[in-house]
Amino acid sequence: MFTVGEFSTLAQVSKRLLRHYDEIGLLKPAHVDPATGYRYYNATQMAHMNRILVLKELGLTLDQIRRMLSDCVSTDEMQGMLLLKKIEIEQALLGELQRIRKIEARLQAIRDTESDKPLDVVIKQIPAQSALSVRTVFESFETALAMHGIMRKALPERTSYGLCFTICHHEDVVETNMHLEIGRIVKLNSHAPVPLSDRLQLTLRQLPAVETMATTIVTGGLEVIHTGYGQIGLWMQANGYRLRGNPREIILQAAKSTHSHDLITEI
Amino acid sequence: MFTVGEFSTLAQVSKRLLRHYDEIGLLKPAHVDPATGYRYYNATQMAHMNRILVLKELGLTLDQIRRMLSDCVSTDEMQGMLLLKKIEIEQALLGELQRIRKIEARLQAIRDTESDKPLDVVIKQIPAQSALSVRTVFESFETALAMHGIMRKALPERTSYGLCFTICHHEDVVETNMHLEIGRIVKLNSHAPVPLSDRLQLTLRQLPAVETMATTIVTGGLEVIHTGYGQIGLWMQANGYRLRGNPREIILQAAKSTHSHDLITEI
DNA sequence: CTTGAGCTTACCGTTGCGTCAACCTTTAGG
DNA sequence: CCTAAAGGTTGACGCAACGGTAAGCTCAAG
Repeated sequence: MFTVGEFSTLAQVSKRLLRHYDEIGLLKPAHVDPATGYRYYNATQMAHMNRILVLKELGLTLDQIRRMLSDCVSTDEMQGMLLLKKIEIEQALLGELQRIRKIEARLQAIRDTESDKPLDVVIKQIPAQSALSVRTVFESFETALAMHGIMRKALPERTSYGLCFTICHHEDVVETNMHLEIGRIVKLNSHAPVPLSDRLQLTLRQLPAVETMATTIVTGGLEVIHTGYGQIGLWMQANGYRLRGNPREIILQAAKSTHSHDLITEI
Repeated sequence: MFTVGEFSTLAQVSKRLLRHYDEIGLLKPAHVDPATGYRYYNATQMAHMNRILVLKELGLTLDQIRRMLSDCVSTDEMQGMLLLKKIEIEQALLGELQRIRKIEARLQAIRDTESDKPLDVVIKQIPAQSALSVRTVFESFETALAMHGIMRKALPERTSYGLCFTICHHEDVVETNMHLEIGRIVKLNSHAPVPLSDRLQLTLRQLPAVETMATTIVTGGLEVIHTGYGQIGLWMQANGYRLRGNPREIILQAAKSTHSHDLITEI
């Protein structure tokens, strides 16, 4: 019989760990003096301890180890658990590889954009949303921006009206004749059309959900929005994504003076 | 300005996370109503949040992220931290690879030793120890075992006398003419020689420390000890270790009837 | 008998939030 | 105007696997 100290030096583990394993029922001492509470271990516990240490090294949690040891699991179950664990570790491994690639991409981005901080691209899931929107062709960015102002005035200030957005429906990058959809997210499920001019009116429609949307935030006027697109393009290239669906711009903070606004660009 | 709920849906994070980041000072809301305690975020915080999310994906801890954002760290420092992180992840990755190999080895071991449970081999560091020992040549395992009994009788029962051990000094695997050292670990630094017979006596010596020792536990009589050696051999082969130094056997539980005892075998 | 080493219980800290619980505020609708 | 529902707030506990520390009890040697 060994005391905790002896056992811990023999097994090369801390006494604290032995007490912990006793507490959680993973390795209970062979005998506990009821008067003093002293723990005493015997030689067979040493073998038990070794098994625990080995399984721990394999990456199993203490809970899994306890189940493997307490229930007399068959070798088949044992193999199943180990195979499962192996797959789990392989997944984690792939994740680490991803992270390394991302770090390298970020380092490269820092080197590229020396003074400027790199834009942060994050992927999100966008649920389906209701929106009041109008879809037409614009001559320039400025007219599109003006349409935002018109729309904002046409709708009263209500909490049920959310953020304003722009969706690009044109295929190529163009500077004129842009096929855009401009609108505002609403929380309601029904809404009468809102006239904006003699030709145009906002109508309710469902924005489809997007399972994977790369987003970044651009701060500044119209002239810097394209840098956001550029960043997202680079990011997609670096991380192996492809374009699928229409880019969206959501205006988080409206322009104070027909200039300088922050927006999220989503693709 | 957005409330926590709005901000959380926009950023695709939980409200709890926002509160947490506020608590730890990682992302404080732009404004907190002093009367109600309500938090309000603005659009620039959204950019801040995105940066946090990106750095989190890179594997940085929240503490590291806070330091990166609060202190206006230079791009050089930033790069340094990222490089450090990358190395760290690479280390972890190697560890995972090791684990996968170990799991595979274990699976193989299970398949090999169908009914029997595989022996658990763990690596330990052994510190230098004092020991009373005698070194000589034995004809058989039985005579060596008898020597253990003689030694045990020659020494009084004291707590300063520790476990009994055997060190194999012969080079090859032999069944006779074994060059063994038999002794007992002691906690003292000085001890007079103890005569065992007219020819032999126990003398104090230092057992050198071993930085890497593969150990396993064998339960049973003399006839199964060699299986332990076999297991350790297989294990070394599977995990890429090489023999360096003399094998040691430490008797954790003495034989009750000149048979059936548990021992740790160390190499 | 004393003294020091060794043992005990018990509680806090770590990391990054998820999950209640109890209790206020705001907003929309009747 | 009132009320209910939705949304906000501050705690507090829990998770995994122990490390570290403090106050107090036991044991073995001199």
